Amino acid sequence: MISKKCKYALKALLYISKNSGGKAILTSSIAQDENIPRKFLESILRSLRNNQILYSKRGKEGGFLLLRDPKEIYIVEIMRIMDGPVAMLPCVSLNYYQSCEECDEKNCAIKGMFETIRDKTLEVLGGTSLHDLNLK
Amino acid sequence: MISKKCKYALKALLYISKNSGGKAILTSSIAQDENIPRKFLESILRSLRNNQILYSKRGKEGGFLLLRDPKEIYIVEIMRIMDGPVAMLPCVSLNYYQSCEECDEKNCAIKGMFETIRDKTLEVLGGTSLHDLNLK
DNA sequence: TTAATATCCTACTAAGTTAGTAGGATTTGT
DNA sequence: ACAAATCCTACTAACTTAGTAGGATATTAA
Repeated sequence: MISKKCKYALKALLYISKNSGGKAILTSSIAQDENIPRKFLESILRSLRNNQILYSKRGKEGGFLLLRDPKEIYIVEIMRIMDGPVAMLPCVSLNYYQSCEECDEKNCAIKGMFETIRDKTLEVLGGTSLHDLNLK
Repeated sequence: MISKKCKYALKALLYISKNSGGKAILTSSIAQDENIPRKFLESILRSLRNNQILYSKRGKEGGFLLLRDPKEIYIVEIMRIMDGPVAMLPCVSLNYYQSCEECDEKNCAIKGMFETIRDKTLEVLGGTSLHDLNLK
């Protein structure tokens, strides 16, 4: 399961991508239209800005803008920022690898299966951009 | 990420499948050989018994046995028992469906992608049995 | 220059989940 | 009767999730 935070992040980015057209988008518009608690959304957008997904402008006429073309923002990147690893086992994660202390990784019976799942999942998440999802 | 409980369950079942040969397997043997806390493992095995994966025998000469042929115990079943849904969104789960109150499911931009991931994941988890994993 | 409007930042919290532990009750074979 | 095993209930510490509260700071327009 992905967290609500992650789901909100995806919805917010899709909203910005769809409604921006060069203009900065307000947290409050997203919160209202997408049914996301405003203060919670604020911290999510700030975190996306800290991770070079969004640009933000303070004060009147402020708001948020995508830093890149929606065709070049892939879902996997957002999910890693919000929720961390995509893999189902720490020892199989590409970006958040951690060893399994209690087992012998060389002879692990389940590792291969979870690598397969990781790869298939990454194919989808890494092959889908904000632009792709907004076409639907 | 799957829980440690789930990982322990898989390791324990593979152990039983590999070492049983008709004999009941002790919790303490599994705990020792697979490096799993014994009391924790106890509750895991009991839960697998409650879900018709294992048969248990109490008292001296007791232990645990698989209720079915390892070729017919698929990983997905174990994962659902231990961790619940396989899907990454509640509204996309086949066995643990829950609606997303805050969004309009008919026009959800992200749902399709997560259905695709669910299907690819289920192909692997539903197509791999204990027997398959013990061959590796 | 001031008022309005946004984001930014820190701290806090309630509820739920995870990963166990503790202590004994019950059953079974010898 | 005794030893050895599972069974059962209750508890706990630490962590994560999903927020809320309250104000500081920056920007723009009048």
